[in-house]
Amino acid sequence: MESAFAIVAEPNRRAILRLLLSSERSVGEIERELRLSQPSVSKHLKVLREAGFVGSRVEAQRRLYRLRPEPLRELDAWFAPFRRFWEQHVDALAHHLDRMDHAPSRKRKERP
Amino acid sequence: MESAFAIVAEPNRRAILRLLLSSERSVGEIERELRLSQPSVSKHLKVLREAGFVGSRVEAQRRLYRLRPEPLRELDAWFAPFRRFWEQHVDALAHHLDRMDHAPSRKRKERP
DNA sequence: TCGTAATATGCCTTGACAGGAATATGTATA
DNA sequence: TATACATATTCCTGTCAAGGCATATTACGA
Repeated sequence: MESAFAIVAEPNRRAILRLLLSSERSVGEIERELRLSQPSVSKHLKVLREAGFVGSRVEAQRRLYRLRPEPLRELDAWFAPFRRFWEQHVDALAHHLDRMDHAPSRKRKERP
Repeated sequence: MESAFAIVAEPNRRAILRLLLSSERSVGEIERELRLSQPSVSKHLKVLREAGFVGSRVEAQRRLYRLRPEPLRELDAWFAPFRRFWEQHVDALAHHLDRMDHAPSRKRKERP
């Protein structure tokens, strides 16, 4: 499982990440909330852990998993150039619609 | 190949998308710039096309492929909540470093 | 119309990975 | 220590997708 992209390509792993967004959880909690088998959850967590997406701490017999930001940031960084690309497209679309309305645009881009 | 995530999980497809970011290209151009076999390029383009990542137009015997914004936007939207998450973490890190800066400390590792 | 360039498709093999069941490891409580 | 709970790991199997090679399709030029 080389790339971070391959890791978030798996739907159940994405679901786990979304869960952990709100708060840390134990394996059993993830298992119940996502209705997955326990081995499946453990395996996905292993993949996520080894790729740095999650970290864990031990509390009694449980292991509490929490989100870690770095790999997701890396993924997001890949999107940055594309974001610029489609923002142009949004602008072009907005202009087009404006012209079809032949009304002056009210909504303008914010200027910092 | 259901999800948009699975589609960008493939390295060569990501390379193709990056290429198309600068300008539209023919299959042959992609083939040469990425040093892929022609069937491989055609197959990847088919996947990308069917998922809406690229569009094509015909020019003489060539097909020029160009980027389409929608699916990438959708992917990016998935990241939005996580972006908020790690932005908090960046802030926390910044604060932490600030405090280390202002606190009297004898030995300190150099910090970029 | 024939030949040629550009691209698409089909078939096959191979490898990777997710899921299930059973089991192992580890940890707390009686 | 024995037992029950929580999590991890192993083995097996089915599926699916990528790549190579050959071939089909399409469009152009002479």
